[in-house]
Amino acid sequence: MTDPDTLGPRQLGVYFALMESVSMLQHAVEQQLRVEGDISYVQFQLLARLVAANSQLTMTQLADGVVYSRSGLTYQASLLEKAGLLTRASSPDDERATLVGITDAGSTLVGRVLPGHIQVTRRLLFEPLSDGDLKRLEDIMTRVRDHMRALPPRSAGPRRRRAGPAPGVQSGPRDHEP
Amino acid sequence: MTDPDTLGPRQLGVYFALMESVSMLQHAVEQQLRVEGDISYVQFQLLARLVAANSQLTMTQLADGVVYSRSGLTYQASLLEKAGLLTRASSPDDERATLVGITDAGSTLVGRVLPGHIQVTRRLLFEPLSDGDLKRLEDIMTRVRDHMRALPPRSAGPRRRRAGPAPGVQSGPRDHEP
DNA sequence: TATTGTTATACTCTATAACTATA
DNA sequence: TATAGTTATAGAGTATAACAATA
Repeated sequence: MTDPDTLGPRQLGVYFALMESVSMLQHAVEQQLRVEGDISYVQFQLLARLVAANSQLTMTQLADGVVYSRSGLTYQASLLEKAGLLTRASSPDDERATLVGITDAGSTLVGRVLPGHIQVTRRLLFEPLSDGDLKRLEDIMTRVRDHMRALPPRSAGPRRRRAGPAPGVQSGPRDHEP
Repeated sequence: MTDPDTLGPRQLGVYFALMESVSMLQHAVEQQLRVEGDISYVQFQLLARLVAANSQLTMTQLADGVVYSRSGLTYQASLLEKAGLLTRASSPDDERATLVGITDAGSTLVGRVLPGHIQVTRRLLFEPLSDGDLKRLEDIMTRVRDHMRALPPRSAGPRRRRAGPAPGVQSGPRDHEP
């Protein structure tokens, strides 16, 4: 029972509705942030996290859940630093660590962009939901998130490259594999 | 009442839980598709849609909901065509239109990749949900999706560029503005 | 030796604008 | 004139690997 290779029609419906809804929401939110603050959603998340923390964070702390590679964060942080929205300084406690703090300009930007951000989520996501829906959705999605956070980070073996039939779907020749 | 610039704590919780959950789910799914089929999620969606349609689709039909620019679809379609996963031919009915069809290799790839895809969503998303949760979530997210689909496509004025205080957060000089 | 973060590099993907061809 | 699609181009973003410095 419950074939692991199959989803019931209800599960399929949930999966597609969820992915499509969030895709549209992400797209709308990205646009709003770009128009009103000239930042991406990732950049907004980083700044918002610093505002919420109300203190400096290390790069590792800042990355958690927002970005999936160290270099990705360094890239974004250096852009935001260049734009004067945050500061970086090496930690006195641990000279390896970098402490990231938000600047006044950074806080101001978050404050300027947040109302529009909220309006978009309200209009797209919350408008059709009753208080009961909201309560149920909170219960469910909180549970899902905590479940996902707790999962082991999917396999440890080598990735990429696989002996499948298809020749691979990439643009160029792509034959370097260092 | 209900200040449009504010979200209640429950709404904030829903918003964050939803965005973070789907972000993790997307990441996991992208990895699985890359490892098992060497395709991206967008590419998977395009192929899956062709399988589901069980007939040829025009580029416009195929794009709907998956991709937000015409050229983006042309790009992906040309990759998939090059990889032998789909075909393109101009429509006899309307010579402007391109009919896209899936190849045997394309169908095979979807079939090969789908079980793992389902296992990932099952493990990450559905594992912690009861039948009741599932029913409620379907009801809610279907409503949200239909609501979003029905919304007018957010403003028509010119976009990008804005006279905000921040100097903008980009990498290079970026001073060409055609 | 393990951990924190940065850099170099390569590549994927997306979007805008200009263009072609058909309706 | 409007619509379907492609092409050229630019640049944003991401990930891997090699690296440096500190614990």
